[in-house]
Amino acid sequence: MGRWEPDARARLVRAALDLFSEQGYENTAVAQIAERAGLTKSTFFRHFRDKREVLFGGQDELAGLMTGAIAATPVEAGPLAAVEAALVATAVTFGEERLSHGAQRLAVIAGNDELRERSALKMVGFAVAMADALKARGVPELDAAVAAELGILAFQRGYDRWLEAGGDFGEIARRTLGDVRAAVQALEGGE
Amino acid sequence: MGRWEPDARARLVRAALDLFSEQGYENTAVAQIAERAGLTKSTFFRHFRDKREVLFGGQDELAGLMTGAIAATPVEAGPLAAVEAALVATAVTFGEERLSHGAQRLAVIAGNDELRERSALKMVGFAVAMADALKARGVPELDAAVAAELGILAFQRGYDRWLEAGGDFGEIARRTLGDVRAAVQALEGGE
DNA sequence: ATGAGTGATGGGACTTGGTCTCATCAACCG
DNA sequence: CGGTTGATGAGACCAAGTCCCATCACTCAT
Repeated sequence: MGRWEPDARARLVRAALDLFSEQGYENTAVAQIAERAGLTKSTFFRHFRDKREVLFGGQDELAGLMTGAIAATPVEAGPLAAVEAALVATAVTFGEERLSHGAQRLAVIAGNDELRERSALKMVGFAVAMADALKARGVPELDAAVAAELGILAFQRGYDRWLEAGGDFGEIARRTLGDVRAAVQALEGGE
Repeated sequence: MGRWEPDARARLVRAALDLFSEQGYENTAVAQIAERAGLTKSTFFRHFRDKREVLFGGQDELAGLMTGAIAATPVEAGPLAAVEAALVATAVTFGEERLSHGAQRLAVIAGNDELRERSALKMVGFAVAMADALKARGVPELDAAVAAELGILAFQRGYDRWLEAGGDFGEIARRTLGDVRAAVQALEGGE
């Protein structure tokens, strides 16, 4: 496998993130990102499906961790326990370097509709993956969908908390899912 | 307000839907849609922000109906009752002509990633709108988010049911939300 | 009526995202 | 040392989306 400067992909991500922060997403051309990374437009699109995707790498890996954890949880534990295991399983990818870039990345996404759109699709993807994994364990369809949706809600809020405070993502996710479950109880109890 | 052939916007929607069904979304150029509608590319983009949006018109109106219904529900009724009112309130827009085009529209969306993306964003928009309306009534933040998310889940599933079976959308939505609530109970009860 | 104003449309130049094809060049292998 | 492989460069090409200006239909005041 021939290679000149290593980590072309990582260099593209870094260049994109910096340029987006400096000048905004829409004011940055793909050719410019490639240039800063010492590459060309052709190479950019060989590494990423489109301009948005440079900010969403590694999300397939997350989905795999989630479904793997659900499959590995004993069936007796119940759907929400499996979902909790799924969230905790993703913690291995939440290291120091992700923490430092995460806030920058989230700010860029928040400022652009195209990116919020892509983000929403990724979350739907997670929810579908978890729901499918639950159904494979015999969880009824609707129950699986509800559990997965609550899990994604906790995942997103846990991620926000983690970006602000740092620490162990697994622990934060567990606690946030607990908060969500408490909110569900409050909803049904209060009527 | 000068006008030649009336309903330019509606003609564009119809032309787009037909062409997307015939040849697929990605094989259809905006110029082609405009041509079939007796208009030009310029005019298309004057009516729709982008190519995707031609399939998602009127969704702002839906959000308005939802938030209006939530605001009009007595606070004592509780968040989920308000969400139910929000779903029922959208029923006024689910008439015969929407039923006939709905399945066609949904098939087109399902077959294309860009469109699934846009759809996901619209659903997030509904959820945020409902959650904000609930918070304005004093519902705690997380409770509002959970209630809104469950409502959107019911809305989507109810919409699918309605497309298959027809009938009164309000009634279907009410029933579907009931199913979701039962699933929530099963999740928490079964552990 | 007639002419000015208004709002919707046409038309075309232009930028950029994204695809495709072909040439190139570094490393590896026999 | 020559051939293969895999990543890259280069450039043509198409369609989405923006911009600007001309035009045409309709309205309204004089």
